[in-house]
Amino acid sequence: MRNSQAVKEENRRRILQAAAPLFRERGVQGVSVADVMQEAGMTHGGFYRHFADKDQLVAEALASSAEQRAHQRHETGLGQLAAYAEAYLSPEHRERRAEGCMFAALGSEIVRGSDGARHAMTEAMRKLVDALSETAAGRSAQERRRAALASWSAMVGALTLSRLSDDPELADEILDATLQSILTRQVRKAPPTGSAAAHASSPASPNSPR
Amino acid sequence: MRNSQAVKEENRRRILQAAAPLFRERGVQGVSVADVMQEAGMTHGGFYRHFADKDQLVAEALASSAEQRAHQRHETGLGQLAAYAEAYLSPEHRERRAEGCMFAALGSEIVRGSDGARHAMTEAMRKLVDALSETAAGRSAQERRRAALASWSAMVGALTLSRLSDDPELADEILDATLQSILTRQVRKAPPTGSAAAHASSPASPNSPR
DNA sequence: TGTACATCAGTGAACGCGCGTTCACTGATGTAC
DNA sequence: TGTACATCAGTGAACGCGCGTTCACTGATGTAC
Repeated sequence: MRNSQAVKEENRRRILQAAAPLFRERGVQGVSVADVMQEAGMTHGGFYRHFADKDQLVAEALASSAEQRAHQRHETGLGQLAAYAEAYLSPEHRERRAEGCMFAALGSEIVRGSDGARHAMTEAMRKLVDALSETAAGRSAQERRRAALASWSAMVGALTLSRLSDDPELADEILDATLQSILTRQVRKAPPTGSAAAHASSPASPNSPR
Repeated sequence: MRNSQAVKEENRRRILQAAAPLFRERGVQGVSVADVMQEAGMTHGGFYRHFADKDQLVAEALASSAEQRAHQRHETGLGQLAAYAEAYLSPEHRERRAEGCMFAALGSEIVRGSDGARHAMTEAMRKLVDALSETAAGRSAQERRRAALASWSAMVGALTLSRLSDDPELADEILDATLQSILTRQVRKAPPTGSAAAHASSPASPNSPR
């Protein structure tokens, strides 16, 4: 039962689409090739017509998922650092691992992963930091870039730690403190556009913005 | 060849001591029970005289390792937030995963781990945040706690991302930007003790302190 | 204090399972004429 | 446009390996008398 080339290409895309959320939800090592193929509506045997091995799937799934996110960010205006931080450091994002940030979901696992996976993550990182740098607060491009790097690192760390905590109160504290810290810094220095700061109406308030 | 109770207890300690660095270096899933037992100088069969299963080993190894670190911090003065951040966000710490922070090394993996492992991490987190809160900058205890939470989240995120990057330049940028951001905040608000701020001689400098 | 016996810490072989990967097979697709 | 044949996408069984865990065994240790 050979399929046409168009169907094959479509199936490949389905495999990649199925893989990324599974990896984020259960980890790369927690998801088998058979799991991914089943989620894509096929059996595991055909996998190797598309990919040389699991490592290649991981690298391509991460890269393709990151590319889609970049497009979404561009369209929904979540490239704005303050708005991005608010969405990122929300309990909703914490709860929805499968649809969430791949750095928080897979960071420490991919550090020990294949070169391809690390490279895909690095390139995604680069693009995201570049995008956030444009709306970060700071007088020079270098200052904005440093603010974007520091703020984003804080987001990834806070989300990971918030998910790790089995105490819901501490988990919320982590998100709140980090969001407040980022918003405060964003507002103190004049951002290049006014729209980002508009989200942080009272950044010094001890209550977390939701 | 039964061993005495004293030897048994000593062996148990050796197993825990061997496990923690291995887990940090290669991940929990990347280390087998046999690996740990070999590192401790025994064969794998005796493992179950000490632990019910691998999950229990993981939880206990993380808890015991965290406790040791807490003692070290207390003695070396690394409970000071600024000094802690400088050591934490150094290339040396990035390179030495086995001896480094367990949150950066295992964070995203333990999120999906056993309840025991998550609980051990949570308790370690709580103690570390409490310690850092004492020397964080801020006018009130709440402000200092929020500063400690935000700064520490940033450290964990930055170290993870720095390790993830296959581009050494980007990896260094992440550490530098995050360290500068933390030190700046520490100095802007007067810290409760002068010793912590003394480390940040010129926090606004674009060069990273080493 | 000495003796007899039960206990049990550690050994190393073995079990069972899941996973990544391979392979023979099928039949639709693409192509050469 | 039609026909004959080679290709190859996907199937599902099978392979081989590593891992967590179990188990029979050994002999030193602890204990009851």
